[in-house]
Amino acid sequence: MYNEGTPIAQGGEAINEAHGIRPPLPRAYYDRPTVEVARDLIGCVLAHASAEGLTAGVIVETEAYVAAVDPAAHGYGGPTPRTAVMFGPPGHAYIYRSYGVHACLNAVTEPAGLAAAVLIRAVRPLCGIELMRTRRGPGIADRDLARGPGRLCAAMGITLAMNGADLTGGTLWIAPPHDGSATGTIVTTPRIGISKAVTLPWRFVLAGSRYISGRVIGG
DNA sequence: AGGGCGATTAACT
DNA sequence: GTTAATCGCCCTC
Repeated sequence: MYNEGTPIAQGGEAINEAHGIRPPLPRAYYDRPTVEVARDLIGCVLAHASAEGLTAGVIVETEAYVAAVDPAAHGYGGPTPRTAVMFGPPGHAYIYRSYGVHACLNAVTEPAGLAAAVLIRAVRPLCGIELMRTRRGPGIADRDLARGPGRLCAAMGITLAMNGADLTGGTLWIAPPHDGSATGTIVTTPRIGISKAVTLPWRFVLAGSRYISGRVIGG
């Protein structure tokens, strides 16, 4: 049931079904400086076991947001009901509605009391590709299924109702890279789609990946 | 390939 | 009333 579609093999990688996905990263992983976590999450595997089936993908694009020093971050200027999860303990999902339309997923970082998180902006589909296509639309190319934070949540069935979910033990989790080896070169760029702190180099992408939002970088 | 624009909701000024 | 951590569609080059 979980083996829907053929996993995409790229660069010799091929992972099959849920068996290839490892247990969640521990809470201590997220209890670190946010920029460090954002960089380290490139190559890790985001997975969601829903009632409809399993979907998973390799994280290829992230951004760091640290409210204490970052006017572009939600939570800058103090907590609000929307951003409460960002001020909570690390290792939880902060999910917000973007432009009144899309859901976007963050992994909360740093100790409770500090509002910080990593926006997961894109994954390379790995498992449940046909389920992703069912959710996104029949004509969508594999490359476009989860390329962008809103598309990613749509493809993986991640909704606002899951805001606050524990990423270290549940149906939504992030696992270490499959083979533990280096995933490739990581490129640093300014963040996308913001109007404040526009030059801060806190976006991380996998060089050469065609599964990131925007143009392919390096490779 | 790349730019312009409407959609649609809630937080915030 | 305005803005927003976006996306898909339509247009022109």
